Amino acid sequence: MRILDTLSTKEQEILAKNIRIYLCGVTVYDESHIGHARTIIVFDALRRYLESRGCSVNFVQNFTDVDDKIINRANTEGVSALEISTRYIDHYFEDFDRLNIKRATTYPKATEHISDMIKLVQNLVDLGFAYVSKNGVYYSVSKFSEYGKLSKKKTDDLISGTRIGIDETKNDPLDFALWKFADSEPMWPSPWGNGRPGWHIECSAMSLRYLGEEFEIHGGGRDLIFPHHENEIAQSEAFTKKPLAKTWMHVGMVTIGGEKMSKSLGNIKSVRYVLENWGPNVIRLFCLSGHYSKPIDYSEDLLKENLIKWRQVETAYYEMTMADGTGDTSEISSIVHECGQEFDSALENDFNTSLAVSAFFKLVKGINRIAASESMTTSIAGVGLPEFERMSDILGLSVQKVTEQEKQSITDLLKKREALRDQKQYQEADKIRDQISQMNIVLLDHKNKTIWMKKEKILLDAS
RNA sequence: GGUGAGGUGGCAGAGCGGUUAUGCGUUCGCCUGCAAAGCGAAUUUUAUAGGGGUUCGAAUCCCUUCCUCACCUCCA
Repeated sequence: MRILDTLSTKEQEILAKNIRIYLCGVTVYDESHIGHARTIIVFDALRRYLESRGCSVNFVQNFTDVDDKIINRANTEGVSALEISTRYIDHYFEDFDRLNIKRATTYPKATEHISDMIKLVQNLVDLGFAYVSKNGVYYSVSKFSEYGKLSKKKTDDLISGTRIGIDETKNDPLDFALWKFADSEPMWPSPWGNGRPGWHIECSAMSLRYLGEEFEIHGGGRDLIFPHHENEIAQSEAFTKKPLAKTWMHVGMVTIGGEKMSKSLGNIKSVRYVLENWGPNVIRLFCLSGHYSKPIDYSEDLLKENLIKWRQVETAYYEMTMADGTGDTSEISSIVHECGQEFDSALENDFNTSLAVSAFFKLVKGINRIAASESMTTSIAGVGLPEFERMSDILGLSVQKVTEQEKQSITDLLKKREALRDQKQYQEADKIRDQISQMNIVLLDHKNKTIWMKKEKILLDAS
């Protein structure tokens, strides 16, 4: 497949069978929001797609668990930084498991790799790329001639554009901290004095440990291009003398009312909140319905639109699983063939999930069209369902399934309803339908049979 | 001020030199005892920010004007 590489601004062919991916995760000082979710959903889908093509994926996603914001929050609450980071890592897994994110191969934490970082900093000092100053150890940007290559910035422009007060303890305003001296917890001893790691060094150290040199894909939100990824490149490449990653992939921002969603602007929608109201599948559809590199604007209207689409997916699934009889499969075969090709070629071409999702919906519509014409059969479902499931697995969508027990009681109730309908006792029959709907089961009467579907309960469905 | 990405029908969103993207919405039908579920048809004035240009042909390439967003500080 081809991915547009941020560094070269050209499409890179991803050919390897073993793919190593490093995704910059979250700083665990508060609830995750829908912007974090988008990046993670995109990479989850990418990973699922690569695996479906037979690749083996080593997926590493870090947790930044030492940071000023964590410490501030700990101080405010009067608890330890560890308590804060542990709490939000727990919350992270609760939220993202619900979002049907496959667990990464490894979730390294910064605090568990302090010695790796110290070694890397020592190497950078030894190589002359870093120096010890009054407040810590700094990376000397001027020593790395390629600085700015990822974010397309010239160091002169960066200096003139500096918006914060110049730190006199640094040799150069562009230099950034590798190790910051500190005399309160959390802190660790180092050859230069007690302190804490700078933000960027963790990713250089941990990607090297878990993925080695020059791995296939490095990703994150677009807002990480500068300074975070630029600094990672400076650190890692000064040390290894090799490209940090073969391909850089950056996910666009989630905006709200056209403005970036962020804590500082106070316009965030937490993953918890959105999950509570819309459920995981609607969120995934929403996040995958545009190209990953472009921004998407959060709105309840758009979520609502995706909910309507999600209902069609659920219907298609149950129409197929509840089919019987045999029949001509030529129509479904050509739909499957066409949509399957469109789906794959969309993803091959810079992971265009927007097009892939629309191909998936062509399949869904096709299935529902056949069902509506009273010609869905087991043989047709036998052709449609595998492709339907292949696509939903890649997109990470998951229709609610029923337990055997539920199935039994639904079947019993349906028999009663059928009997009542035969006797034209519709009021009584509708009572049973209401009773069934309490179990989130929706009935669909076909000419000769009744289909039932377990639909995801979605809070804002009625609104 | 610098850098980057964009401006497509009521809305969302692909295409990136020549064929209806697609979806949602809306209207009218169909199916149904009814329906919370679906299906069909129609619909978006020349849909491609404005103005030039290249071309037999441009939403797609070039120039230009305007606008939006992001990054340049922590940020997914």
